[in-house]
Amino acid sequence: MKKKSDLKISDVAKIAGVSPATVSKVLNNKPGISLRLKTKVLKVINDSNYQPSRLARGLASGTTRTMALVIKRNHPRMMNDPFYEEVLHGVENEVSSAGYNLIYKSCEPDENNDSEFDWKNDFNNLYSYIDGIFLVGNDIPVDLLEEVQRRKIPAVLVDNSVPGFNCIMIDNITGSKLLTQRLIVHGKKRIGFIGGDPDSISFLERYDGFKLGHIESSANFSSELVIFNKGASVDSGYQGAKELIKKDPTIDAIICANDKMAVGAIKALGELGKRIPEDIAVTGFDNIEWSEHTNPPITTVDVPRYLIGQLAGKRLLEVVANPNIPCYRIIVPVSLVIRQSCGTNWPQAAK
Amino acid sequence: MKKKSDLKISDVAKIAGVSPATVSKVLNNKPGISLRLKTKVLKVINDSNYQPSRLARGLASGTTRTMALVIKRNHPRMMNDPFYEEVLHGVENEVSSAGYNLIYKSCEPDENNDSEFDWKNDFNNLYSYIDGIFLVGNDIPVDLLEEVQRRKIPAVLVDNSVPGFNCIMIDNITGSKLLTQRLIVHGKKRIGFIGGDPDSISFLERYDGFKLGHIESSANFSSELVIFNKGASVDSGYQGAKELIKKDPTIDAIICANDKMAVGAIKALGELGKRIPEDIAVTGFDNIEWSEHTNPPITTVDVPRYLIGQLAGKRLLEVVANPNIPCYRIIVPVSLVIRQSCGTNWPQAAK
DNA sequence: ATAGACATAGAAACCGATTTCCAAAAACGG
DNA sequence: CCGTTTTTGGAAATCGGTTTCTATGTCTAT
Repeated sequence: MKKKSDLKISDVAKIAGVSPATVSKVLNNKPGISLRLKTKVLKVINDSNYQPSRLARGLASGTTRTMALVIKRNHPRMMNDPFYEEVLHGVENEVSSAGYNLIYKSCEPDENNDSEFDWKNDFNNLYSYIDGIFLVGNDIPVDLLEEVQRRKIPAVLVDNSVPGFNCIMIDNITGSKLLTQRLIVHGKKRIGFIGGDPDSISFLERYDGFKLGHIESSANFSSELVIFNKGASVDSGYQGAKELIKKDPTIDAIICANDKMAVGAIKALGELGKRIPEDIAVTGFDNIEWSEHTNPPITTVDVPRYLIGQLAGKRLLEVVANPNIPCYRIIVPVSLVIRQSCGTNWPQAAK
Repeated sequence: MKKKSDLKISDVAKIAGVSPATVSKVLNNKPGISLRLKTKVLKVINDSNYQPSRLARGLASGTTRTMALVIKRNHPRMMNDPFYEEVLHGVENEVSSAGYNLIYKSCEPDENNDSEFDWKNDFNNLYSYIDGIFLVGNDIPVDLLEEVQRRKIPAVLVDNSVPGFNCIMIDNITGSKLLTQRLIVHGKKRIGFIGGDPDSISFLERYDGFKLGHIESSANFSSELVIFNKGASVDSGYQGAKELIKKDPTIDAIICANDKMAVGAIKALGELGKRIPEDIAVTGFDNIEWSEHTNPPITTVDVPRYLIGQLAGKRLLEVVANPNIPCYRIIVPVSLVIRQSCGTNWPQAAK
């Protein structure tokens, strides 16, 4: 079952009339080779289109030039939110241009009992294979985090925040705060909040921003108008909005923790005969493509997903190159996207 | 820079009191080991939590237990269509449970001249690393295809169809044909078609289905009502619909080659004062989540994306295990999803 | 009891690189 | 011109497995 590689280092050495050791040193820019030999060897390498075997290289040097990106998936159908897809793309681009390969891996502890063992086994397989790991999302299993830390695998968490790890986070708080303040400044008195899944760090931070927005605008904030329900889907928003209106028909704005829930909320409010934004303002978060095409288009917060991936990539490369640098969190700024769902006629807020 | 692996095969051998060769044979289920020794060695392996190094294994055996999945990306922001994300997930699940790792790789020849060399170099790096490759989408560069074939790397094309390769394709023709016939049966006389990007094999097949639907229903089909424009976005549909109405105001249905264009078409028609479906029926293709929440919800064709990924995974595993089996195309069936945008009151078509 | 067939375990070569370390050559200084 | 230091190139060990091939030990048949 041997795969015959076109050319190996000893062949190149023979052609160039030098030893394999010399070729290796040239390949890796190691000192101690005269310019004369170096150019000679380089010429042979170029002419022969030689590619060193990553496997052999990894085995000998202890570094694989490969990273892994892990996402937890709960169901066969992925979340339609393209968030992680763009992050993935950003990460891949970044590590790829540094000469690394990226292994994509999903961990999804099924409901059956024995499967947990399965994915752990899977990961044991992985560890000997990678130089670093991206852990994406805030639902990465704790035991995976511990394992990574125990094995001292360079790691970067994306869209998650855990002490002791390098993290890339969105500035959820500021985004949500700005949104809230903007609504308050423009006269909204009773603002509801639909938060989605309370297990999500991002959603909780968006809730924090909601509270801060009230406080900094010296508005009183009542936690009665806050709903956290399972999921973060269109339906969560739909149900949430109906519930809020039932609780308090005088509500004049709803902040949703993501755009999909805003879509659902708009649908529900439409059915209840409310006009948006005249009767009720609605906002979202994430700026997915969809939010631009609803009726009315949704005011939301843009999240630079691709950039997040790039930053995560850069960061992990740094950590791999220097495993002992202290870790920190990177908070990526977001920006408001004002559309009609919160009232068009308002002046654009200063940035 | 050595990574000290917790345990190596020689350690296991020493503990078990056998030779490394024996341990290797046990690991790989090779014949010629007595049951007594086998169980003894297995016990040591389990107790010690030993994991063989993939690198060393790959180097010695010539098989890496790693596959690559390649997608071409044209811009930093990915297509929001979650199509490929779900396919990716299906593929990963399938190969992962067979013990393979999956490398995710995007190839995007930038506009600058030297970059083409860059990605080719990237791929040279890859070839020595993988047992097989998935090529996803119909815009994979021809020279990449040729390179893969020349090197005899086991490959499966997804959502693409090229002679000489194993392919997984959606049954675009049937889906589009059923949609067309349904419209005709229910009295639509002048049906327009918005086709998106004519470089896409999928879109061309959907157009073929559109033509076949007319022919098999003995309706006359006029190519004047067919528009192919660059892109396949909401805006393509928007522009396309306006153009079609301008060409022929009596048009009574528009078939869009995907859901996003249908969203755009609905928007345009709304602006023109047309009622959907009373004045004009609109249909899409793909059944993205969005299509369920438009007003009216879009009649479309469901594409089993996750399944496609799984099938691709299975197929490549087969090919890797037996490189000389003849190649063929797999056509994955699709199903109509009838919603209001084509008229609710119609009876559901037989499947 | 013994020759021949067969099953089993391990020694050693190998996969394709990197890295250490030593010897030869070149450069240098007086 | 010779001894000393510095450069330079390569031989050999190594990374952690797999695989071949041989030397045993075991089993059967006569």
